[in-house]
Amino acid sequence: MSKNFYVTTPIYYPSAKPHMGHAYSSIVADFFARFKRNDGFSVQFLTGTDEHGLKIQRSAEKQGMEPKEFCNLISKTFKDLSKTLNLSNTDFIRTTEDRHIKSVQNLWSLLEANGQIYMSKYEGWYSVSDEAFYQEDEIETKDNKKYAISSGSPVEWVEEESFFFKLSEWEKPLLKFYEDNPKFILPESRRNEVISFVKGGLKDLSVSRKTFSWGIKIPSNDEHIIYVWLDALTNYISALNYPNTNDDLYKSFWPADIHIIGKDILRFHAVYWPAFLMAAKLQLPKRVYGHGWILSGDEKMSKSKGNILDPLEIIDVYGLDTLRYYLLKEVSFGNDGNISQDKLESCINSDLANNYGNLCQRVLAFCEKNCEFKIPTHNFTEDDLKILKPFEDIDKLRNLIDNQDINQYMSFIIDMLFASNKYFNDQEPWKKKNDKDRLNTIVYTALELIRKISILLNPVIPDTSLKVLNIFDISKDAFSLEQVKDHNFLKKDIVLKKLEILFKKIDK
RNA sequence: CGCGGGGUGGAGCAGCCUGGUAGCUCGCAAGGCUCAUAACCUUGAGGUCGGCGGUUCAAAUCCGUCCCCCGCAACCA
Repeated sequence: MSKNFYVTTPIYYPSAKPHMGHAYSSIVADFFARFKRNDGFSVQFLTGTDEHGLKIQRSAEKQGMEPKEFCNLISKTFKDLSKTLNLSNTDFIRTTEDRHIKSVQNLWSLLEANGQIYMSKYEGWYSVSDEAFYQEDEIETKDNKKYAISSGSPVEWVEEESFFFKLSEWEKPLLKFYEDNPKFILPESRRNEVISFVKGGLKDLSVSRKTFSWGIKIPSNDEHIIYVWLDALTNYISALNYPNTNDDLYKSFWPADIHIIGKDILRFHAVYWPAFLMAAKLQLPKRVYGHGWILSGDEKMSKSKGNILDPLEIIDVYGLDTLRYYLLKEVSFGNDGNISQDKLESCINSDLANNYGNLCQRVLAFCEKNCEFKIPTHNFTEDDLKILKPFEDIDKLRNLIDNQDINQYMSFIIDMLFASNKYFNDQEPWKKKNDKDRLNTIVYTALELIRKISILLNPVIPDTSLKVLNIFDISKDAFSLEQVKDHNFLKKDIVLKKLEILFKKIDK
């Protein structure tokens, strides 16, 4: 059985600086990558930047820079973000890299050779300021001039020579593919959306532009550059050394296990991307997960509302792990979620400080005073085995993760945290000072609980969980999900290490 | 008839697909414990599950209809 796992984030369009949405996609993808790695998988985890297109070209011009120079600059802020978020990505791709350009041109030639591309004319009402084409019914006439109804901006009739991709031919095959692979698009509500979109009919897709130059040239015609989405989507295989399909990376990791994306770019990933791949006779990714948006309070974050929460600022004030924990636990994965300082603070206080942090603290302090700060002996009773039992079924957890049920996974952990605190409370080791054997066993069990929970929390809060595992002298690559099952993992007499306060409570 | 998401105790959410005692976290009240970051544990108060109608022995859950909120409307996670 192949123990390989390939997860991707979208490649980010660096026309503006990173925001919470970027952070969210990345953190979620990182969570899956880390979980799988802890479970013994060889993991390929890709993120990067999407650097072509008119917007970039213009932003660069505004700054008086060459596009490439401009991209170097902005791409770096995204690379920095992945460090700040403690992403465990194995690669960072830029669409301006040679390996990608080569890959896209190759895919293009393949599509052309397969008769999937033809030359025609793109025509329609075009708004320069919106950078968008409008249908006849989307424009209105005022004073003999045409305007887009939605934006009110003036439109002009534009005819442009363009290459088209025969997307319409793939309508039926796509529908069949969705049918045969009911979990290709998740969550289900998004899948329904896509299916009804495709059933509504697909038109051939314009896949080249000649009005601007910042992009990848079509091998057979250097007047045209390749449509940004055909360019961008290909990154997922460029990073595996496509077009060399005999390459080890490609053979091991394609098709991808999951593309993590935001719901706004679902169509490109769930319709165009599979169509391109089918047309090129390449394998399709196994899953596309379109998550929701992170709202600020109840509103969409926007500059005009001034309610933007900058991930970097939050991390600066509250720390990274708290943000990671919040986003993974508090947001119902697949739906829109929201974040506010107030909610983040209560989450830190109740879940992280009072529940997890305090559990570690009370058990260790007790162990220090009563067991010389060493792993004590143990002799389990029914009570102990009962509290440990839920950790035996890690297949259940694997299953949750394979279905991207992050929230159930988190609630298992939280249930166990409550149960552990209750266990320590109910066993009252402080009243067992004359029964050393029992006292030791209670402490041992509590330490085991902390160890198990910390391993489960590792994909969520990697730094903090490592601090805790460290007290048992368990280091970065020295633990696995499998070890969660083992109730006798901790070896007697190992001297524990001091643990600082994990999460300070925030005064509100 | 544009598309989608949502309306569940004070707040935030789960449950709805596969009908059958309404669940979780926070907050609040009372009690317990004292190992711990005034943390932890127990109990309790608080909901006619947006309105109306239907199906059913039984509906938050299925069907119909209406009201309200929020996004999106092809290149912004």
